[in-house]
Amino acid sequence: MLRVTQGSSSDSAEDASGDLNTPSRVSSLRVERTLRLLAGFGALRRDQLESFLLTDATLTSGSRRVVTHRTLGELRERGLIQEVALPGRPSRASRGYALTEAGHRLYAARDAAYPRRRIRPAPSVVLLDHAAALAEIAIAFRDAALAARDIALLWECDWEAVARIGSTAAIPDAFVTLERGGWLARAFVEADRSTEWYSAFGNKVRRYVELYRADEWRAALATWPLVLTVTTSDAHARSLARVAERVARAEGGTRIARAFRCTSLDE
DNA sequence: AGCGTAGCCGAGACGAGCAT
DNA sequence: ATGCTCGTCTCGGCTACGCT
Repeated sequence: MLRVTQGSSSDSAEDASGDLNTPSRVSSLRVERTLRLLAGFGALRRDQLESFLLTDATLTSGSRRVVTHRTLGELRERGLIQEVALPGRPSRASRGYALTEAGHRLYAARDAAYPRRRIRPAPSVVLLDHAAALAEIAIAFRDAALAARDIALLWECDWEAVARIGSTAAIPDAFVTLERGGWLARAFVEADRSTEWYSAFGNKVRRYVELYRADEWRAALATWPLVLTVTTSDAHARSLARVAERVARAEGGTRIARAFRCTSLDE
């Protein structure tokens, strides 16, 4: 989904092919990447998409905007994406983009692991808000890895994470792998918009404990990853941390309780 | 409430670079 | 020479915001 390799700032190259290889006035690679990003995150704002697509491009801000817009226009012309209104701020900046049903189907045709439940005409408001938040977290990880220069980052979306751990006991929003000089860190990532009841968050913690106990993850992961919940404020992060600690300790013991970490994007 | 200003967005025009 | 792709510049429309 998103990759930063050590010593470089470019994302992994992906071959453009199939239906997206028809002649167009924009790079088919960017069209392909946009389709994949929208499939992975569910929806993105234009500025987020621009950040993903043009990580290392030495373009002026105006050119980046135009290039991104052309890519979106290309996909819109083909009926693969739709404009959606992101909840919260009633302004032009709150516009987002998501796949249409045709876009979902095209992507599903080239990624066998893509969940069929994702194929729907329009995303829900809750999904859109959550998608934008998750993209912010991914961009923060990406920027931190680029700034460090010696950190390799691999960001996998939810269905990629499920495929990796071989269980649906808990479905993380994303799975992130960080590598620096032989040191490896992995984490399940959960995006929290401070709209979730603590009881619902507690249930989520229980599902992770259940996943931990089921042992299926051991085939793919030598050690249990962190479970990192990223929320909107430090105060809410502290509250969630208390809930996670209490629930995980009660249901799974001290060892698993230590794996739960909560933070905010401000940190 | 009405007005002016700043900033953002989408779109079109244009030119540079490249392949044929 | 021609056509194509891509980056830059610019303009009109729109919204947010501050001031009166």
